Amino acid sequence: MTPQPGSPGDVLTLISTGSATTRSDLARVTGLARSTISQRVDALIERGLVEETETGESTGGRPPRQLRLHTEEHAFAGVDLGATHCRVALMDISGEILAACEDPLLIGDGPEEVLAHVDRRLDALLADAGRPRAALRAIGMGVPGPVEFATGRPNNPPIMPGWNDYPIPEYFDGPSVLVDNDVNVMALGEHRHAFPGARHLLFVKAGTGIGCGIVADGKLHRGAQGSAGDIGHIRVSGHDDAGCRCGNSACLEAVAGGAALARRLRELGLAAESAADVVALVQAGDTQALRLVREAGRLIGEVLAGLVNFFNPEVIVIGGALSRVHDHLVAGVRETIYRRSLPLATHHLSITPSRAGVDAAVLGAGLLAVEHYLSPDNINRIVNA
Amino acid sequence: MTPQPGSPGDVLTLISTGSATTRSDLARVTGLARSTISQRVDALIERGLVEETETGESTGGRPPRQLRLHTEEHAFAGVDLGATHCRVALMDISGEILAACEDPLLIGDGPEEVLAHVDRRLDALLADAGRPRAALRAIGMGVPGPVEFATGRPNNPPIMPGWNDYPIPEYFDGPSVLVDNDVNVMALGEHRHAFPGARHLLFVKAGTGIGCGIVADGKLHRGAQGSAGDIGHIRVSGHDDAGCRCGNSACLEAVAGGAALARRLRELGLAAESAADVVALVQAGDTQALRLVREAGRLIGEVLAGLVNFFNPEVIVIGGALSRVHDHLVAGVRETIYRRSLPLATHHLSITPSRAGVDAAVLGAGLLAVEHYLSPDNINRIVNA
DNA sequence: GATCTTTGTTCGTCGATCGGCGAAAGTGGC
DNA sequence: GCCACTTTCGCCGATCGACGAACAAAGATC
Repeated sequence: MTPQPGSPGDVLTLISTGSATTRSDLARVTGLARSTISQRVDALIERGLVEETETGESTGGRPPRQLRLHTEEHAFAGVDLGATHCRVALMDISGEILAACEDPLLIGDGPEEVLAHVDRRLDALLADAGRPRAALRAIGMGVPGPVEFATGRPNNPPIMPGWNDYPIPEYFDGPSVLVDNDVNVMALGEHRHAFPGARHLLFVKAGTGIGCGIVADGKLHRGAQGSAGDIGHIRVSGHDDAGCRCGNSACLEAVAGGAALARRLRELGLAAESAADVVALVQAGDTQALRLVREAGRLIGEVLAGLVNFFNPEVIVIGGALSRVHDHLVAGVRETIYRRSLPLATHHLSITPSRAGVDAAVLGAGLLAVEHYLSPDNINRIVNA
Repeated sequence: MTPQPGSPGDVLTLISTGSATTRSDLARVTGLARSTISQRVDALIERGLVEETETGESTGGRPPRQLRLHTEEHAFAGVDLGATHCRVALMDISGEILAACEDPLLIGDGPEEVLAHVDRRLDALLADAGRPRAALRAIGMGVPGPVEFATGRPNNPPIMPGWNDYPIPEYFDGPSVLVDNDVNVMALGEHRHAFPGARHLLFVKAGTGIGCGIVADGKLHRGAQGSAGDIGHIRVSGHDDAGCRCGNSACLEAVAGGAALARRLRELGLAAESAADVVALVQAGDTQALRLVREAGRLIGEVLAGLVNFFNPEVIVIGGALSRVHDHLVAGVRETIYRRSLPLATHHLSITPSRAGVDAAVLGAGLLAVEHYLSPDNINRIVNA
């Protein structure tokens, strides 16, 4: 008896990851008897977790019946709360987005108001997708500040007044609610969507501020206090005159964040209030703005060069508002990383702009919910109930 | 049936970690029937993996028979290869060191000669401990350079001429051999010995060069190419004139490594060739040397401050040759980290000198071997054989 | 259309686990 | 000192679940 990979939850994991799509596949992969697999699959079908599709290709004998996740009956939500927007997506159990919406919304309005808005949007999206509220199994949410993941409570978030220690999961009645930092869920979304095979990945969000989500060994690394990835206040060389809101100087965010770039453009006499304005100027062909973005890429690259040596990831993804001009930003990042990091660490490293784009956060948040629901422990609990 | 934590390997894990020390404990923790537990334990005793000790304290009824790892019959080795030394320790299955030795040895003599030396020392230590060679189940080894852990082959190590791609495990016939970077095994040793409860730990080795071992979620993080933790070539501010052997300038190692400190002391007219000489000068009360060490601590702290924001560890351990003057080094490190890192990340962070000292590497290497042997998969294989 | 191959189900067998029972080995009250 | 009580632990019949052989299904091959 080897370490038995045979519980219903494990079987479902194999189906959901596509490692095995038929009963015989499952028998081969798990080493269990075909009859045992049939029994497990029957239980999963009975619970509405798996469905049979058309029979597949024959390989010389009876064609197998394909199995896949039963995508009706269940629904999951991914919520992306930003400082000034709220994006909500409804997805099925396979991670496919069924419907999504985005509205301007001030996080500073406080949890009651913001979560009520989310709740209304969830109802609307569920109606669009033709699923009852009861089908909603779990909600994943990314918020712009540090969170104690285990409890879903924001931990002294600087830009979320009124949210400190607010127990977000308790607001929703029924589904499991998982709350994490927005950069973490973006990293997860990008990993699952574009680089599912990568073991170690960094996702850098360059917007008003600068943050980083860490996927280590395929899982999110949140750190001891859930504050891992906060690279915006790492010191960069040669900018000791640049003061930062954190009280120190020469922080990455203070020289390469969207707010800092806008400020420097204003000093040059241009109209720029936010990261979006900087992007607009670059897209309009302004050479000053372009130069600043490229220089910001180099500065971000300087910090990342150190982190590449330290963490040795396989992939670095650049996302966030500034990445809309990613050609210039990523060029600066690449330039510095390849110059300053060790060859062994950069040899198989790819550095790319985000592929999931604006959906990265809702996708990652939703997948956090789906993966929680599909975890072997949870499935075994459901099947044995 | 919940995710069954019931295989013999799992039972042994509970015994070895001290989570359960009696049969009834095991039944309570695993949820298995007492009779099943007895059967598992009998199998483990029969294989010589577990032994019964004196009966324990009664809690009002029949006193339980204590169980623990059977420390005779098995032996494990931890090998610490440095540039100029070789330390070997023999330990039992509980991680207790039975015997140890250290000799000067040049790694540059090449694998055949060095490993032959290790082999002779192993025989001597086994004889000391009164155990037959056949009792040696596994060997862990730390080497001063990057290693492909899965195969045990050094990967272009700069200071190990003749070792590139040499398949170290094949040299030893019989026991499993696990080879890793020396800093990684030191991190593991320190974690298991002094901070077994910490989830995330960084071990910094400050010697001739500067490296870092990473324990993430209780396990070593090696990175995509096994080069994670190479912090010696991260850039520090304000030292652009300091050239480094890697071809860049302002590398941490080039300004705060033992070799760099020795060079700067020579420029001041003092006799210092190595990190050990720097330590000797500090211990002799030389104020110039002391000032340099403290400044080195600040520079290391600057790099670590960034890594604390990024990785958010619970513990940072400072080890290596320079840590013999750890009062001064650690003071510099603390000073900068608490100034430059985010409060949330430093609030529960402890920064301490190494507690395992010179044994950190052999301890970690040996534990790598023991933990490999005690892994549930391996134990199940042994019991079912 | 007969045979072969592969898939999936049914059902009897067998091994492993469970849990009750009783013996062992202590504690504590009287 | 004796007896009731508690807890540990081995034994053994009852039960549960996985296995695999036999069979049915469904298409490929000739």
